[in-house]
Amino acid sequence: MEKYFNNLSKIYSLDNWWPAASKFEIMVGAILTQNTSWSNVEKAITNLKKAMELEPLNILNTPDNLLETLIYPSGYYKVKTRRLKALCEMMISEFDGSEHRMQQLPWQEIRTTLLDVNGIGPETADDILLYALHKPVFIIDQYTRRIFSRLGYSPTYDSYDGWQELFMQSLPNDANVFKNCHSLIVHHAQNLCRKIPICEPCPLKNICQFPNLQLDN
DNA sequence: GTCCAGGGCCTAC
DNA sequence: GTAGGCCATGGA
Repeated sequence: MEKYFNNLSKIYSLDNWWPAASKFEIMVGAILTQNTSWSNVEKAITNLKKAMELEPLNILNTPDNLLETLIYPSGYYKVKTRRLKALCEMMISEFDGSEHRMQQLPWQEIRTTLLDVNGIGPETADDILLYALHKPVFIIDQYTRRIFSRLGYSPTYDSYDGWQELFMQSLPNDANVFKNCHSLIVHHAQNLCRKIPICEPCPLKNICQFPNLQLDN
């Protein structure tokens, strides 16, 4: 597994893969990017930052219809308005609106609190834990499952938690490693396997055993 | 016109 | 417990 990532890192240089000015901006992005391309999310975040300083209380104080207009480009704007406000309510009630206070707790505890928020599932919670709070948690997305099941990996349980356990037991317990590996997977899946369905020669050679990897289901 | 993206919830069986 | 429908814009 580590060799796979080493090879990926020789191909791609990832500089600031999740760009954001603050921890809270990453949390907002994690919700907005649900099943949505990042280019659309960027438009929504730009709108939000023009309209307000990005803080939980400011989002909560924004009328729903205005918030919907601001995040409109990211799609699902009604559900995401609800989800953003649910996140902000939790931030304020549990952590007094302070990401710093949130970060003090063990990640397992934060994860439970995040999963309690309507609209935050395991992937979004782990996005927040890893990228916003720098906690050593590996993010499992569809790309990861597809690529690694084709590479012959299979977790004990074919579930989010099963895949997560596999990666967290196989890689060094280090948030920077997890960030790099996750972003390399997504970058590879998007830029190479998707845009060039048949990559010849496959830049991963023997490591990536699927030179014609396509992101079919 | 079709496909799908840096998911998750709800409902029905 | 799980399969299927639903939420929605924008780029390829």
